[in-house]
Amino acid sequence: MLAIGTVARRTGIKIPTIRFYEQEGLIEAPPRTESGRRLYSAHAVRRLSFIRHARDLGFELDDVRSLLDLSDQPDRTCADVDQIARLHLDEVEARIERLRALKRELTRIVSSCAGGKTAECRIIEALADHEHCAAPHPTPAKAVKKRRKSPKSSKKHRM
Amino acid sequence: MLAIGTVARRTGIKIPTIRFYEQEGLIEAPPRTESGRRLYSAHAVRRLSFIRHARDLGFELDDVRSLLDLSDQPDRTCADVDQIARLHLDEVEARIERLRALKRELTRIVSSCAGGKTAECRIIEALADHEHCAAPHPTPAKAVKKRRKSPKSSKKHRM
DNA sequence: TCTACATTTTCTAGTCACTAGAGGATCAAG
DNA sequence: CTTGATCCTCTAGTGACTAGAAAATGTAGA
Repeated sequence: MLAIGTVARRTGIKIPTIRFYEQEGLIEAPPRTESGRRLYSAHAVRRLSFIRHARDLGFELDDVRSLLDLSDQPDRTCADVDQIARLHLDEVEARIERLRALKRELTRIVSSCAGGKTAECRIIEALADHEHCAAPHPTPAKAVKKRRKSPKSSKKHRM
Repeated sequence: MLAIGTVARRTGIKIPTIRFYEQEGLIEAPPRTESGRRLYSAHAVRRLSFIRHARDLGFELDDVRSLLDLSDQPDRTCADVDQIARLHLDEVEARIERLRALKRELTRIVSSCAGGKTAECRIIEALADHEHCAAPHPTPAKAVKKRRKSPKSSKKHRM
């Protein structure tokens, strides 16, 4: 049985996040020592790794929940799992496509900079004027996802 | 001078979001009618369109703020603007790359399903075991960004 | 054994960029 | 004059964490 810090190191999930997952019911509340510290079994660690991996792959917590439920009932057909993954794959493909359109426009914008003053800066013009877009990029709802920013230090982002 | 609803329709930014931008200092507080309703000038509408477009392109509000500051001081060199856009382009390219790795792995996972029971489901196995990854996909910090979910109806997502 | 430091506990509140809803005032059209 | 659209302010909620406080506990070295 491992302490939470060890589990965190082993799974790459931060300590508060592990507690958060417990609170959200993604993992069971683990047994405790006499003094109240959490103790994790190898099984719990595997479950956490599963969650981590699924999250890395872009599954939302709700998706992860479904996946975990499915794997808890080993007589369900694999088709459900497959469907979740497949849906997700479609989303990923769509996202790649949108990002590529975005990249095209950004490239166009960046390369239009001639090193002058902002008064005649093409980037600002291009941003001010949606009409000039080469590619019809994402409509309101499907615009570019923003990253999370750490308060100090550098940005990290998941995509 | 236009009412907020008209501006919303014209820029594609929702009314509460316009007010939010005002509160965040991205746009000046507009003049009001006697009864307190906001009235926007053509200039304000252009500024909002600028914000909208930059947001669509994935710039964070802080980036947008810098861009706006820059465009407000027309004697600054264009280089600052270019740098922001260029940095952003780098991020977009990195994101595309990560998404492609992700797609490879998802494809592998999906295609491994043979229609059996979850007990022998490869998807779950694949998710449980990070080691089996074909491509070394994103490390903790740069995992896949999750989408925003509308409360009812379907997921929308910006990326 | 003492001390120092690391680790853990619970709790609350903050992040980003909005979005939703309540409850009320004001406006334009019929 | 009434109806319904639009607007106002305010608070609270979203997802998936992350940060910090204050206190208890564990462990390693002197």
